[in-house]
Amino acid sequence: MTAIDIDDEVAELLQKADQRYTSGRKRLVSALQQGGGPLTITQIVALDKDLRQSSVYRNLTVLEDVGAVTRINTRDDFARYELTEDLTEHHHHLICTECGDVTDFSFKDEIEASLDAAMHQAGAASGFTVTAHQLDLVGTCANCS
Amino acid sequence: MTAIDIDDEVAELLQKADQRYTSGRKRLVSALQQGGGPLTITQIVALDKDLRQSSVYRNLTVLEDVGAVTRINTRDDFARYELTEDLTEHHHHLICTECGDVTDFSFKDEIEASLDAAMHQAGAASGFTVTAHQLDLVGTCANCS
DNA sequence: CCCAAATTGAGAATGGTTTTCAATTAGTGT
DNA sequence: ACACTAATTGAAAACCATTCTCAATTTGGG
Repeated sequence: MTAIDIDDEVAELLQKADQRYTSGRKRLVSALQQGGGPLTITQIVALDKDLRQSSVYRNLTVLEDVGAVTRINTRDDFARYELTEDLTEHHHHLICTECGDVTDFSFKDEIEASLDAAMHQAGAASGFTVTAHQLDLVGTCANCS
Repeated sequence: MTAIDIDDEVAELLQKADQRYTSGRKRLVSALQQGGGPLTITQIVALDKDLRQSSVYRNLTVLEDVGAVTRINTRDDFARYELTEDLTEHHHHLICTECGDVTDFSFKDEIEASLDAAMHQAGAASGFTVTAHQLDLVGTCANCS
C-alpha cells in the first residue's frame, strides 16, 4: 500500500466510526509510516514537533479503536504503536535488549504459512480459537553489537 | 524439573547474587509454580494471602535480576510474571482477548526446531543476533467462547 | 456565515509500580 | 544461646506513563 492508499483507508475507517480525519491525525499517521517499526509516544512527538502529547495519546486510542493502529507492549515501560497489518503487511519484531528499539522483519511466505498452520493446530488442541499471533525476536541489534 | 529441583535452583541463583531465599520468596516461587501461565501481582496475592503486595513487587524484581523469573507484558495494563524457561521448559502463550487470561502451550519439538532455525536465519539477515523469542497466540479461550 | 458538535491543548487526576524508612528478621562470629 | 550487623519486610508515600477534564478552538452541515 502506498502512503496515499493508507491515508484513504484510514480516512474510511474513521468515517465509518463518525470520526474526523483532522490534520493532527494525518500527521500522526504520517509519523507512524516513517518509523521502521512501532514507535513510542516520545518518538512520535520527537518526529513531529507540532504534535501535542495529550492529543497523540488520545488520537492513537481513537485510531486503535477504529482499527487503523495497533498498540504493542515490549520489554520496557513504553507502549509502542504502529499501523495495523491491514494497512501495511504481516510482520514480526526484532527487539534489542540493549537500546530497546523495535524494528520490523518478515519471514518468507512459505515459512510464515507453515508457522501459521502449526499455530492454529496448537491452539485448537487447547480449545483456543486463534485470531492473531505475535512473534518477537529478542537479541542485539546491529548498532548495539 | 520437580518442585524441589526448582527450589534448589532458585536457591542457588539467589546465593550467587548474595541474596537470601526467605520464606516469603519461597512462597512466591511456589505461587508461580501453581499458575498454569504467567500471573499478575493481583493473582499472586490472591493465591497466597500471606504475601504482601510491596514485597511481591520487590521480590519479583530480585528474582528477575537473578534470572529465576521472567516479566511479561500482554495486552492489558498488568505485568505478568512466570518462572524462567530454564526452570520450567520452553513454551508460548495463549492470550484470551475476552478475559485477558494467559496460559501456556508448547509446540511439538520438530515444529519448534524448524521455527527456531527460521528465526535465527531471519534475524541474521537483519544483522540481528537472536538470543530468545516470544510467540503469543491471541484469540478466545475455551471458557470465553 | 451560524450553530452544534467534535477536537484540541494544558494541566490535573489516575493507578500500576517503585521507593522510602523504620521495624523485623536472618546470618556470622563469639 | 547471644549479641551484632546487614538484609528483608510492610505500610505508606512517591513516581511517572497514561488517561481524563474542561475551556478554547476548529470543523462540517444547513
